[in-house]
Amino acid sequence: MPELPEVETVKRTLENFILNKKIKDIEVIYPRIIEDDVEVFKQRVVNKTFLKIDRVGKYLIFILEDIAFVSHLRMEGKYQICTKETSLSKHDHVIFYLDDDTQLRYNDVRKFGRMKLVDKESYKTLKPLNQLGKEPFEADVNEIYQRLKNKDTAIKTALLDQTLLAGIGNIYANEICYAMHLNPQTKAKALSKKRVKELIEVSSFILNEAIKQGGTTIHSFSANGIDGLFQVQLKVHMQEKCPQGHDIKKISLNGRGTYYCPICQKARR
DNA sequence: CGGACATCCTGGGGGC
DNA sequence: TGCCCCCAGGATGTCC
Repeated sequence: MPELPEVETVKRTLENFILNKKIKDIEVIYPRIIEDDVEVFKQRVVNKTFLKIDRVGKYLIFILEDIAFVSHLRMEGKYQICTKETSLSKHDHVIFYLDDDTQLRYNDVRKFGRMKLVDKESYKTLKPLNQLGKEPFEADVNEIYQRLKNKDTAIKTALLDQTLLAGIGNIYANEICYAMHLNPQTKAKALSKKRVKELIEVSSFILNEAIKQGGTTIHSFSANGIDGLFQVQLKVHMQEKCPQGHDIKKISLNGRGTYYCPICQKARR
């Protein structure tokens, strides 16, 4: 599942391939990917040039001359640069035909990803981006502490709440808890301000390290699309043993697979 | 308002 | 070996 580091990697990779190219046409094979009326989306986007790509949390924002659209990859969304010779995948859902005869294809096995037109000037202050909390790099300790101290949920569940902190998904939530020696089931409100400060620092560090390594990919690698470059060394997520050699335990928290080491991650707070 | 849970989808894994 | 069933999972909507 692409999280902040993977989406950042996709952004940086796509910049090399699509900036300053004009969209000659769009083919929408699976319309539900587009949240707008498909004809309106096409009309606003065709004959426009990709000027810039932005990223907020796990969202990509493609900025054109007088419009922009946000794209969320959800579970398995990928972008791929193709030529007309590249055979169509059964999971290619949207094709942007560019003016240098390359194609930008959106591929998504689960069909969960979405695209939506947004205002080019004010997208950060409109839905859905205005719902997001700050990314860990910019998060304010006092603000996060104030929000967590009222939360009765598990800290790992709170880390997945994009309105609290933007960009963390299930993989990094598990890894962050491990790095904190924190049991993921610990109540969010049990964390001291000192631990919240540490939580933000650890989150920033882990996300930054993953960006440096090109993002993590669980399912498929870059051969199948731009979705991260290398496998980051995960310490608990989908692992059997922690780095100390202890057995990893898998539980479900709020319906999400949660991996932790019961020995290394006591309910310390 | 916060929290729990269903929904969307498909491939893959488990069970037989 | 093969088929059927079930289920994970990010964001959103609904319900209480």
